[in-house]
Amino acid sequence: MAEYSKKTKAVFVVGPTASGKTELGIHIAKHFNGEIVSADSMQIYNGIHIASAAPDVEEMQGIPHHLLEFLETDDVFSVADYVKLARQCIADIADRGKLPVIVGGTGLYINSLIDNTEFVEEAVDLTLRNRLEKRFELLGGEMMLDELSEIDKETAKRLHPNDRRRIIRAFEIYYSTGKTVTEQNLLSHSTPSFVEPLILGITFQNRALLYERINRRVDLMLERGLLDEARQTLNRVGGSGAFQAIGHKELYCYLKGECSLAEASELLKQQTRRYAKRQLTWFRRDDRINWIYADHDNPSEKGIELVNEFLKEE
RNA sequence: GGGAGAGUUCCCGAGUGGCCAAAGGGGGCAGACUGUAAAUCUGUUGCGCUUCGCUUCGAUGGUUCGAAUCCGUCCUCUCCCA
Repeated sequence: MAEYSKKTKAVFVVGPTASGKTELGIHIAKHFNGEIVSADSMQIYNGIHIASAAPDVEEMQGIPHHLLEFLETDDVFSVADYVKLARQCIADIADRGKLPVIVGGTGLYINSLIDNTEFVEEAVDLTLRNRLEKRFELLGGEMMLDELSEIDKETAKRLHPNDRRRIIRAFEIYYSTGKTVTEQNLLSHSTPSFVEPLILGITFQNRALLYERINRRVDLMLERGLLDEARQTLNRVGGSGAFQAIGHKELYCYLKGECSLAEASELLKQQTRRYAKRQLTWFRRDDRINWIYADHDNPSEKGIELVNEFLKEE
Protein backbone atom coordinates (compact mmCIF):
# COMPACT_ATOMS: atom_id res chain seq x y z
CA MET A 1 0.00 0.00 0.00
CA ALA A 2 1.34 3.38 -0.97
CA GLU A 3 2.05 5.93 1.65
CA TYR A 4 -0.10 9.00 1.69
CA SER A 5 0.71 12.34 3.10
CA LYS A 6 -2.92 13.23 2.69
CA LYS A 7 -5.85 11.43 4.23
CA THR A 8 -8.12 9.32 2.10
CA LYS A 9 -11.33 11.08 1.23
CA ALA A 10 -14.34 8.90 1.75
CA VAL A 11 -18.05 9.48 1.70
CA PHE A 12 -20.23 7.96 4.39
CA VAL A 13 -23.94 7.49 4.00
CA VAL A 14 -25.63 6.88 7.33
CA GLY A 15 -29.12 7.04 8.81
CA PRO A 16 -31.92 4.90 10.11
CA THR A 17 -33.14 1.77 8.43
CA ALA A 18 -35.39 2.25 5.39
CA SER A 19 -34.32 5.83 4.87
CA GLY A 20 -32.86 5.23 1.42
CA LYS A 21 -29.16 4.87 2.19
CA THR A 22 -28.56 2.08 -0.29
CA GLU A 23 -30.09 4.05 -3.12
CA LEU A 24 -28.22 7.24 -2.31
CA GLY A 25 -24.96 5.38 -1.90
CA ILE A 26 -25.25 3.75 -5.32
CA HIS A 27 -26.27 7.03 -6.86
CA ILE A 28 -23.18 8.73 -5.48
CA ALA A 29 -20.90 5.85 -6.42
CA LYS A 30 -22.19 5.93 -9.98
CA HIS A 31 -21.77 9.65 -10.25
CA PHE A 32 -18.27 9.85 -8.78
CA ASN A 33 -16.72 6.60 -9.91
CA GLY A 34 -16.99 5.01 -6.51
CA GLU A 35 -17.24 1.62 -4.89
CA ILE A 36 -19.40 0.75 -1.96
CA VAL A 37 -18.34 -0.62 1.39
CA SER A 38 -21.18 -1.80 3.57
CA ALA A 39 -21.27 -0.73 7.20
CA ASP A 40 -24.08 -2.94 8.25
CA SER A 41 -23.72 -5.54 10.98
CA MET A 42 -26.37 -7.79 9.45
CA GLN A 43 -25.86 -7.49 5.71
CA ILE A 44 -22.48 -9.11 6.23
CA TYR A 45 -24.28 -12.42 6.76
CA ASN A 46 -25.61 -14.91 4.30
CA GLY A 47 -29.07 -16.32 4.80
CA ILE A 48 -30.85 -13.15 5.81
CA HIS A 49 -30.82 -11.43 2.45
CA ILE A 50 -34.41 -10.23 2.47
CA ALA A 51 -34.56 -9.49 6.19
CA SER A 52 -31.39 -7.41 6.17
CA ALA A 53 -32.49 -5.55 3.04
CA ALA A 54 -29.18 -6.31 1.37
CA PRO A 55 -29.12 -4.90 -2.14
CA ASP A 56 -29.83 -7.20 -5.09
CA VAL A 57 -27.49 -7.43 -8.04
CA GLU A 58 -29.84 -5.31 -10.18
CA GLU A 59 -29.99 -2.67 -7.49
CA MET A 60 -26.21 -2.44 -7.40
CA GLN A 61 -26.19 -1.28 -11.03
CA GLY A 62 -22.76 -2.66 -11.64
CA ILE A 63 -21.18 -0.81 -8.75
CA PRO A 64 -18.75 -3.03 -6.83
CA HIS A 65 -19.94 -3.74 -3.29
CA HIS A 66 -17.73 -4.91 -0.45
CA LEU A 67 -18.30 -6.60 2.89
CA LEU A 68 -21.71 -7.88 1.90
CA GLU A 69 -23.03 -11.34 2.71
CA PHE A 70 -19.66 -12.98 3.16
CA LEU A 71 -20.25 -14.71 6.50
CA GLU A 72 -22.37 -17.70 7.47
CA THR A 73 -25.11 -17.20 10.02
CA ASP A 74 -23.20 -18.75 12.88
CA ASP A 75 -19.87 -17.06 12.19
CA VAL A 76 -18.62 -14.86 14.99
CA PHE A 77 -17.80 -11.31 14.04
CA SER A 78 -17.13 -8.08 15.83
CA VAL A 79 -16.55 -4.36 15.41
CA ALA A 80 -12.83 -4.94 15.63
CA ASP A 81 -13.01 -7.34 12.69
CA TYR A 82 -15.15 -4.92 10.80
CA VAL A 83 -12.83 -1.97 11.20
CA LYS A 84 -9.88 -4.05 10.06
CA LEU A 85 -11.65 -5.27 6.93
CA ALA A 86 -13.28 -1.98 6.07
CA ARG A 87 -10.08 -0.06 6.45
CA GLN A 88 -8.44 -2.41 3.97
CA CYS A 89 -11.34 -2.09 1.56
CA ILE A 90 -11.20 1.68 1.66
CA ALA A 91 -7.46 1.72 1.09
CA ASP A 92 -7.79 -0.64 -1.87
CA ILE A 93 -10.55 1.37 -3.45
CA ALA A 94 -8.57 4.57 -3.08
CA ASP A 95 -5.53 2.84 -4.55
CA ARG A 96 -7.59 2.01 -7.60
CA GLY A 97 -8.27 5.70 -7.91
CA LYS A 98 -11.91 5.34 -6.97
CA LEU A 99 -14.06 6.99 -4.34
CA PRO A 100 -14.88 4.88 -1.30
CA VAL A 101 -18.54 5.20 -0.36
CA ILE A 102 -19.36 3.63 2.97
CA VAL A 103 -23.03 2.89 3.39
CA GLY A 104 -24.72 1.53 6.46
CA GLY A 105 -26.70 2.01 9.61
CA THR A 106 -24.56 0.36 12.25
CA GLY A 107 -23.44 3.38 14.23
CA LEU A 108 -20.75 1.65 16.22
CA TYR A 109 -19.12 0.25 13.09
CA ILE A 110 -19.21 3.57 11.32
CA ASN A 111 -17.87 5.65 14.18
CA SER A 112 -15.15 3.16 14.94
CA LEU A 113 -14.09 3.29 11.34
CA ILE A 114 -14.18 7.06 11.01
CA ASP A 115 -12.48 7.69 14.33
CA ASN A 116 -10.04 4.85 13.81
CA THR A 117 -10.82 3.22 17.12
CA GLU A 118 -8.17 0.68 18.03
CA PHE A 119 -9.63 -2.20 19.92
CA VAL A 120 -7.96 -4.45 22.41
CA GLU A 121 -5.56 -6.87 20.70
CA GLU A 122 -6.54 -9.85 22.80
CA ALA A 123 -9.38 -11.97 21.52
CA VAL A 124 -12.38 -12.50 23.73
CA ASP A 125 -11.68 -15.19 26.31
CA LEU A 126 -14.89 -17.14 26.64
CA THR A 127 -13.74 -19.02 29.71
CA LEU A 128 -13.04 -15.76 31.45
CA ARG A 129 -16.35 -14.35 30.28
CA ASN A 130 -18.20 -17.34 31.65
CA ARG A 131 -16.47 -16.99 34.97
CA LEU A 132 -17.44 -13.34 35.13
CA GLU A 133 -21.00 -14.12 34.15
CA LYS A 134 -21.26 -16.54 37.04
CA ARG A 135 -19.72 -14.05 39.37
CA PHE A 136 -22.19 -11.41 38.27
CA GLU A 137 -25.00 -13.87 38.86
CA LEU A 138 -23.72 -14.41 42.36
CA LEU A 139 -22.89 -10.86 43.40
CA GLY A 140 -25.26 -8.72 41.40
CA GLY A 141 -24.53 -5.49 39.63
CA GLU A 142 -24.04 -3.25 42.64
CA MET A 143 -21.32 -5.38 44.14
CA MET A 144 -19.67 -5.96 40.79
CA LEU A 145 -19.49 -2.21 40.35
CA ASP A 146 -18.00 -1.87 43.81
CA GLU A 147 -15.29 -4.28 42.80
CA LEU A 148 -14.81 -2.52 39.50
CA SER A 149 -14.38 0.83 41.18
CA GLU A 150 -11.30 -0.51 42.89
CA ILE A 151 -9.56 -0.92 39.57
CA ASP A 152 -11.38 1.69 37.47
CA LYS A 153 -13.32 4.24 39.40
CA GLU A 154 -14.43 6.29 36.41
CA THR A 155 -15.93 3.41 34.51
CA ALA A 156 -17.62 2.05 37.61
CA LYS A 157 -19.21 5.43 38.14
CA ARG A 158 -20.40 5.64 34.57
CA LEU A 159 -21.94 2.18 34.33
CA HIS A 160 -25.40 1.30 35.59
CA PRO A 161 -25.62 -1.76 37.85
CA ASN A 162 -27.94 -3.41 35.34
CA ASP A 163 -25.51 -2.92 32.52
CA ARG A 164 -24.23 -6.41 32.87
CA ARG A 165 -22.51 -6.70 29.52
CA ARG A 166 -20.40 -3.60 29.96
CA ILE A 167 -19.53 -4.38 33.55
CA ILE A 168 -18.35 -7.81 32.55
CA ARG A 169 -16.44 -6.46 29.57
CA ALA A 170 -14.70 -3.95 31.82
CA PHE A 171 -13.35 -6.80 33.94
CA GLU A 172 -12.54 -8.81 30.84
CA ILE A 173 -10.42 -6.05 29.42
CA TYR A 174 -8.65 -5.56 32.70
CA TYR A 175 -7.91 -9.23 33.28
CA SER A 176 -6.77 -9.95 29.75
CA THR A 177 -4.79 -6.81 29.05
CA GLY A 178 -3.97 -5.31 32.42
CA LYS A 179 -5.49 -2.05 31.22
CA THR A 180 -8.62 -0.47 32.56
CA VAL A 181 -11.41 0.55 30.25
CA THR A 182 -10.59 4.17 30.95
CA GLU A 183 -6.98 3.63 29.90
CA GLN A 184 -7.96 1.55 26.92
CA ASN A 185 -10.45 4.13 25.70
CA LEU A 186 -7.76 6.77 25.73
CA LEU A 187 -5.28 4.53 23.92
CA SER A 188 -7.88 3.54 21.37
CA HIS A 189 -7.74 6.93 19.76
CA SER A 190 -4.04 7.54 19.81
CA THR A 191 -3.67 7.12 16.04
CA PRO A 192 -5.47 9.72 13.98
CA SER A 193 -7.92 8.52 11.41
CA PHE A 194 -6.67 7.79 7.92
CA VAL A 195 -9.88 8.98 6.33
CA GLU A 196 -11.19 12.40 5.72
CA PRO A 197 -14.88 11.74 5.90
CA LEU A 198 -17.85 13.45 4.43
CA ILE A 199 -20.75 12.11 6.40
CA LEU A 200 -24.16 12.27 4.83
CA GLY A 201 -27.05 11.41 7.11
CA ILE A 202 -30.49 10.73 5.74
CA THR A 203 -33.39 11.42 8.03
CA PHE A 204 -36.92 12.75 8.05
CA GLN A 205 -38.16 15.93 9.59
CA ASN A 206 -41.42 14.11 10.18
CA ARG A 207 -40.73 10.82 11.85
CA ALA A 208 -44.15 9.45 10.98
CA LEU A 209 -43.05 9.42 7.34
CA LEU A 210 -40.04 7.27 8.17
CA TYR A 211 -42.27 4.91 10.10
CA GLU A 212 -44.62 4.66 7.14
CA ARG A 213 -41.70 3.75 4.92
CA ILE A 214 -40.66 1.07 7.38
CA ASN A 215 -44.15 -0.40 7.46
CA ARG A 216 -44.31 -0.46 3.70
CA ARG A 217 -40.91 -2.05 3.39
CA VAL A 218 -41.86 -4.85 5.76
CA ASP A 219 -44.93 -5.59 3.63
CA LEU A 220 -42.67 -5.63 0.60
CA MET A 221 -40.27 -8.03 2.28
CA LEU A 222 -43.14 -10.37 3.02
CA GLU A 223 -44.21 -10.22 -0.61
CA ARG A 224 -40.69 -11.08 -1.65
CA GLY A 225 -40.62 -14.24 0.41
CA LEU A 226 -39.47 -13.24 3.85
CA LEU A 227 -41.55 -16.05 5.35
CA ASP A 228 -39.69 -18.69 3.35
CA GLU A 229 -36.40 -17.15 4.32
CA ALA A 230 -37.41 -17.13 7.98
CA ARG A 231 -38.52 -20.74 7.77
CA GLN A 232 -34.94 -21.67 6.90
CA THR A 233 -33.65 -20.32 10.19
CA LEU A 234 -36.59 -21.37 12.36
CA ASN A 235 -34.84 -24.24 14.08
CA ARG A 236 -31.37 -22.81 14.29
CA VAL A 237 -29.99 -22.10 17.69
CA GLY A 238 -27.68 -19.30 18.56
CA GLY A 239 -27.56 -16.05 20.35
CA SER A 240 -25.32 -13.70 18.48
CA GLY A 241 -24.53 -12.43 15.02
CA ALA A 242 -27.18 -13.06 12.40
CA PHE A 243 -29.50 -14.50 15.01
CA GLN A 244 -30.01 -11.07 16.42
CA ALA A 245 -31.30 -9.67 13.17
CA ILE A 246 -34.74 -8.21 13.05
CA GLY A 247 -36.78 -9.96 10.42
CA HIS A 248 -36.91 -13.67 11.13
CA LYS A 249 -37.42 -14.10 14.82
CA GLU A 250 -40.48 -11.86 14.76
CA LEU A 251 -42.14 -14.25 12.32
CA TYR A 252 -41.45 -17.45 14.21
CA CYS A 253 -44.61 -17.23 16.28
CA TYR A 254 -46.61 -17.30 13.05
CA LEU A 255 -44.51 -20.09 11.53
CA LYS A 256 -45.10 -22.13 14.65
CA GLY A 257 -48.82 -21.43 14.50
CA GLU A 258 -48.86 -19.44 17.70
CA CYS A 259 -50.03 -16.13 16.30
CA SER A 260 -51.56 -14.70 13.17
CA LEU A 261 -49.58 -13.38 10.27
CA ALA A 262 -51.02 -9.93 10.93
CA GLU A 263 -49.71 -10.03 14.49
CA ALA A 264 -46.31 -11.24 13.43
CA SER A 265 -45.94 -8.63 10.75
CA GLU A 266 -47.07 -5.86 13.12
CA LEU A 267 -44.45 -7.02 15.61
CA LEU A 268 -41.82 -6.98 12.91
CA LYS A 269 -42.78 -3.46 11.89
CA GLN A 270 -42.72 -2.30 15.47
CA GLN A 271 -39.31 -3.78 16.17
CA THR A 272 -37.97 -2.20 13.03
CA ARG A 273 -39.37 1.20 13.98
CA ARG A 274 -37.78 0.96 17.40
CA TYR A 275 -34.48 0.06 15.82
CA ALA A 276 -34.70 3.08 13.54
CA LYS A 277 -35.29 5.27 16.56
CA ARG A 278 -32.20 3.91 18.29
CA GLN A 279 -30.19 4.57 15.17
CA LEU A 280 -31.42 8.15 15.14
CA THR A 281 -30.38 8.57 18.76
CA TRP A 282 -26.94 7.32 17.90
CA PHE A 283 -26.38 9.51 14.87
CA ARG A 284 -28.03 12.63 16.27
CA ARG A 285 -25.19 13.37 18.62
CA ASP A 286 -22.61 13.46 15.82
CA ASP A 287 -22.37 17.04 14.65
CA ARG A 288 -20.12 16.12 11.75
CA ILE A 289 -23.09 14.70 9.93
CA ASN A 290 -24.57 16.65 7.03
CA TRP A 291 -28.24 15.91 7.34
CA ILE A 292 -30.38 15.36 4.32
CA TYR A 293 -34.09 15.48 5.03
CA ALA A 294 -35.73 12.99 2.74
CA ASP A 295 -39.11 14.64 3.22
CA HIS A 296 -37.81 18.05 2.15
CA ASP A 297 -34.64 17.68 0.15
CA ASN A 298 -34.07 15.67 -2.95
CA PRO A 299 -31.55 13.22 -1.49
CA SER A 300 -29.84 12.46 -4.80
CA GLU A 301 -29.36 16.09 -5.76
CA LYS A 302 -28.35 17.22 -2.32
CA GLY A 303 -25.99 14.29 -1.97
CA ILE A 304 -24.24 14.99 -5.27
CA GLU A 305 -23.99 18.63 -4.36
CA LEU A 306 -22.38 17.94 -1.01
CA VAL A 307 -19.96 15.38 -2.42
CA ASN A 308 -18.98 17.80 -5.17
CA GLU A 309 -18.03 20.46 -2.66
CA PHE A 310 -16.21 17.92 -0.56
CA LEU A 311 -14.10 16.65 -3.42
CA LYS A 312 -13.25 20.15 -4.54
CA GLU A 313 -11.67 21.03 -1.21
CA GLU A 314 -7.99 20.42 -0.97
C1' G B 1 -86.14 -14.25 28.38
C1' G B 2 -83.28 -16.48 32.89
C1' G B 3 -78.21 -17.02 35.20
C1' A B 4 -72.67 -15.77 35.95
C1' G B 5 -69.13 -12.15 35.13
C1' A B 6 -66.53 -7.86 33.12
C1' G B 7 -65.79 -2.48 31.89
C1' U B 8 -59.02 1.03 35.11
C1' U B 9 -54.73 5.94 32.58
C1' C B 10 -52.20 4.92 24.60
C1' C B 11 -52.67 -0.90 25.10
C1' C B 12 -52.57 -5.27 28.33
C1' G B 13 -53.30 -5.67 33.38
C1' A B 14 -53.03 -5.14 39.19
C1' G B 15 -55.72 -2.53 42.59
C1' U B 16 -61.93 -3.76 46.77
C1' G B 17 -62.90 2.73 51.48
C1' G B 18 -57.82 6.94 52.95
C1' C B 19 -50.61 5.59 52.30
C1' C B 20 -53.90 5.91 44.43
C1' A B 21 -52.47 9.92 39.36
C1' A B 22 -53.29 4.50 40.58
C1' A B 23 -48.32 -1.87 40.84
C1' G B 24 -46.30 -4.51 36.69
C1' G B 25 -45.64 -5.24 31.51
C1' G B 26 -46.08 -3.37 26.45
C1' G B 27 -45.92 0.85 23.38
C1' G B 28 -44.45 6.12 22.83
C1' C B 29 -40.68 9.74 23.83
C1' A B 30 -35.63 10.84 25.44
C1' G B 31 -30.67 9.21 26.62
C1' A B 32 -26.38 5.85 26.71
C1' C B 33 -23.24 2.85 23.84
C1' U B 34 -15.05 1.13 22.52
C1' G B 35 -14.91 -7.10 20.31
C1' U B 36 -22.95 -9.81 21.07
C1' A B 37 -24.44 -3.32 18.44
C1' A B 38 -30.78 -5.01 13.94
C1' A B 39 -27.66 -6.31 20.36
C1' U B 40 -27.67 -4.33 25.29
C1' C B 41 -28.63 -0.76 29.21
C1' U B 42 -31.03 3.76 31.45
C1' G B 43 -34.70 7.63 32.26
C1' U B 44 -39.57 9.33 31.44
C1' U B 45 -44.79 8.75 30.31
C1' G B 46 -52.81 12.56 33.04
C1' C B 47 -52.65 18.28 33.12
C1' G B 48 -50.55 22.78 35.33
C1' C B 49 -44.54 25.95 37.00
C1' U B 50 -43.23 23.57 42.30
C1' U B 51 -43.36 22.13 48.18
C1' C B 52 -48.68 22.42 45.57
C1' G B 53 -53.16 22.50 42.75
C1' C B 54 -56.52 20.46 38.99
C1' U B 55 -58.99 16.55 36.05
C1' U B 56 -59.12 10.75 35.73
C1' C B 57 -60.60 4.37 36.83
C1' G B 58 -67.99 2.88 31.28
C1' A B 59 -72.27 6.76 32.51
C1' U B 60 -75.12 8.93 36.10
C1' G B 61 -77.22 9.54 41.02
C1' G B 62 -76.21 8.25 46.04
C1' U B 63 -73.71 6.55 50.96
C1' U B 64 -69.29 8.50 53.53
C1' C B 65 -65.14 13.32 56.71
C1' G B 66 -63.10 10.54 52.39
C1' A B 67 -64.73 6.11 46.75
C1' A B 68 -61.30 3.21 41.14
C1' U B 69 -62.89 0.53 45.46
C1' C B 70 -69.75 0.45 48.85
C1' C B 71 -75.23 1.10 47.04
C1' G B 72 -79.13 2.43 42.97
C1' U B 73 -80.07 3.13 37.89
C1' C B 74 -78.41 3.11 32.88
C1' C B 75 -75.03 1.79 28.73
C1' U B 76 -71.52 -1.76 26.55
C1' C B 77 -69.17 -6.54 26.37
C1' U B 78 -68.22 -11.89 27.54
C1' C B 79 -70.07 -16.41 29.04
C1' C B 80 -73.89 -20.19 30.65
C1' C B 81 -79.14 -21.80 30.35
C1' A B 82 -83.12 -20.68 26.75
